[in-house]
Amino acid sequence: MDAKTLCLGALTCGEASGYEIKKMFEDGLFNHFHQVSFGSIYPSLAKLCDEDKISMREETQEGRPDKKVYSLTDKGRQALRQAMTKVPATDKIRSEVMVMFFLQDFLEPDHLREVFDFQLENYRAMLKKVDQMDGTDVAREHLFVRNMGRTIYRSMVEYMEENAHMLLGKEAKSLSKTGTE
Amino acid sequence: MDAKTLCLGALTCGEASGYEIKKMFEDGLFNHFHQVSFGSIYPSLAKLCDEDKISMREETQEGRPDKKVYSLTDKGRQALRQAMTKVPATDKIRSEVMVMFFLQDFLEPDHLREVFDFQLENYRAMLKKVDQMDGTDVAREHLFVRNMGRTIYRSMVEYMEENAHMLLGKEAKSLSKTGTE
DNA sequence: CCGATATATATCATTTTGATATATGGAAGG
DNA sequence: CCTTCCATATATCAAAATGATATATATCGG
Repeated sequence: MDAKTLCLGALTCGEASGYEIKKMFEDGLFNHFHQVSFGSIYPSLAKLCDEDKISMREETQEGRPDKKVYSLTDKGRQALRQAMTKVPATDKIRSEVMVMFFLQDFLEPDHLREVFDFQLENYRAMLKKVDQMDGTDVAREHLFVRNMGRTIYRSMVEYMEENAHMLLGKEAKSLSKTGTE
Repeated sequence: MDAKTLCLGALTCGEASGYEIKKMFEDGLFNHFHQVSFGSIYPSLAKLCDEDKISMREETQEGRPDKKVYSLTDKGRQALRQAMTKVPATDKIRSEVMVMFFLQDFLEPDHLREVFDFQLENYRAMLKKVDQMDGTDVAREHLFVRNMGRTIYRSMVEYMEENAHMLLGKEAKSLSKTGTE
């Protein structure tokens, strides 16, 4: 799925700037199911504008830089519908932390624990974030994905809490559990 | 984490060819926690050889093409240890299927069901694969990662089976459930 | 007043992907 | 028997994406 399609997809939620689209992928509605970088977003938006798949409006703001607000056109909606007819690629995960766990014997014990805590804290934060955008502000059609994210994060937190001892030794469990509340 | 580090990491499990390293990331020990393509692997192996971090031995085979078998050197093990001191990047997921579920209103209902079945079947296959490489052939230091993978796949299959109706309508649940056994 | 952080856009070298080429042998199928 | 497909195996490369950096403004804390 190319960056252009992802931008079109993000704009189905309403008009947005490039910066706001990035935020959607970071901690907004897409919530970590896909990534795009600024280096992809800005050129994509320019190209989509050329192709009349989105329209642009410049918004002058006080106290912060002006922004370019983009919105889907009918042609863009049609292009998105077309892109959605494809067979999706299989999921791709890139987890450096998992690679490090896999190669645990090549890490200093202290660093392994740091990495473990970093990851667990990360999952807890994500879970919290998903839980917070509750009820009313999540559209009906996004609930399935939202809850799926919640399920992943919850089972990861549970797994890591229950199996910390496998990586860090027996006394580690109680330590990592203290961070729960 | 660059392709060179990933190749070094793969070779900690024993000598392997570029082709075999690819397979490790596809359905072997790394089991979908990270990806690398041939386009990254072969140049990486060449560079690592230049740097004396791995050594190469050509193996002539009958009935199939010759292969170049690589193994870690002490210098390579040291380089890997060095790479492991870094702070890992946060996990990155790229799921086209999740994007499609998110944009469900832009898919034909039949195609949405196809994509759903494709994904559920995928997760079931992965779960089966992880379950099959059981006990003896998984090293102690890889169990944590193996079981974490199992946990993810299991909760994803469960979630999708239980919530199929959210995406596909009420009568869909029984249909997707028939594929379980 | 200085540094850090957030908003906002843009560019670009480096890396990665995904496709393709090449080659061999076995299995399936017509 | 012949063709097509698949698995093994290496290699290359155009196109795409990333990650870093530059630029600019405003706020907040120390």
